[in-house]
Amino acid sequence: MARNDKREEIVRAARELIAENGFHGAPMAMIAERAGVGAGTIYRYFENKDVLINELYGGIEDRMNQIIMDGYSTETPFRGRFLHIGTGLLRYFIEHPLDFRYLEQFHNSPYGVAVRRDKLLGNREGGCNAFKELFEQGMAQQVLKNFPLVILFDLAFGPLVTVARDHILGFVTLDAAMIVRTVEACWDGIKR
Amino acid sequence: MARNDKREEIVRAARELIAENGFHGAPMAMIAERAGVGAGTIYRYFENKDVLINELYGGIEDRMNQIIMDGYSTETPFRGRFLHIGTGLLRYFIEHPLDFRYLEQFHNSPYGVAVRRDKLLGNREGGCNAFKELFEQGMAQQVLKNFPLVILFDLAFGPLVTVARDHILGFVTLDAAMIVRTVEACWDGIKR
DNA sequence: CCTATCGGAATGAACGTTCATTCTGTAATA
DNA sequence: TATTACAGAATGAACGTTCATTCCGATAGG
Repeated sequence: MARNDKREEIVRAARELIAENGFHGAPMAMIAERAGVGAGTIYRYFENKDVLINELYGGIEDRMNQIIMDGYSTETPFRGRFLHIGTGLLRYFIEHPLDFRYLEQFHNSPYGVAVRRDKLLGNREGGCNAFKELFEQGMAQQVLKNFPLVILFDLAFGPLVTVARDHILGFVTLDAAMIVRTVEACWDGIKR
Repeated sequence: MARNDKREEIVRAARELIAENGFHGAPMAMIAERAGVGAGTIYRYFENKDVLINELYGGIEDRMNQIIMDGYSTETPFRGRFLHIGTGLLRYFIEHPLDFRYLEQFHNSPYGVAVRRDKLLGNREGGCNAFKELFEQGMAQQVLKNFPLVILFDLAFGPLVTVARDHILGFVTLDAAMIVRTVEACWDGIKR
């Protein structure tokens, strides 16, 4: 196996296992086994488990942002822009349940809280600058309800995350139409 | 210390530690220490850690439902009823951050998913029968958007949970007025 | 009223297991 | 041959749980 293949296999195995079983259900030995490498080999590519976990997160975030932002134009009216981002996000979650599960694990852990804090304080480049811009402009132009930015985020994306989770857990099944209707409902929540 | 005091101390310590550090940051030895009892003593009151965790959850849920449902009347119009429940929930979260953190830990774990599944399948009495009734009636009377019940729940309460988390993490500060406005926005999301 | 006996509550050291990480000998590569 | 990469055994820390022992209040006997 080539050097890069090995690294990739480790990443893949770790992502799968953590998404399926959580951080504590994914011991390094198990990751190594699924990746088809020795336990010690992982440490040739990642300093320790924390580094591996954080790097995984970054990779998922990057890919997600790229897909969501594809075709996004600041020329579109607010509602259309919001629907673009919202449906893109929800679709991504549903089409990549492993990534979604991983992100949930990550956000509900000290790792994730730290990242979020950094983002809010501006110490870290957020992939969601587009949202921020959208919301700030929307409020300024009285299209959106006047709320602290954080609350607007929560109103808009809180339901999407929850809905995605329920879909992935099998509590409900979302088709393309239902995705759109759900995001439209979120828009109703934030629009003036 | 009387027998009941000891049990109560164990419950208190476990709730605090799990809320603060998660299930894996709250070893039995640490719980025992904070409760001021021996490690083995816990096992005189709870068969094992799982039982302790589930019993804690039940207690929190019961107290929460009691507070939220206080003053609730099925005579009130839909919007008023929703605001009652929504603001009650959000207030409870904010006033009992430890409980909120505990519930989050719980729901993002196999324990919580199992409970949720039971509730949806009707195998378990949900304290949220009031919500269910409210939403079903609301849809039947065309006051609410027509969605699968689960999605309606998510649209309504997803943002509340997210907002509460951000408040507790210090990312935003909600006063009484903001709580009401936030729940009103959730209503806008689900109303026709 | 004092002391001996008793039973369950409480204890914390010890156990077996699991984990992240390190170490070591071997194989591949140059 | 010298160097690097590797696998997997070894390591030690941390965990949930157990269990032989201690503690303590109640009761009985003198």
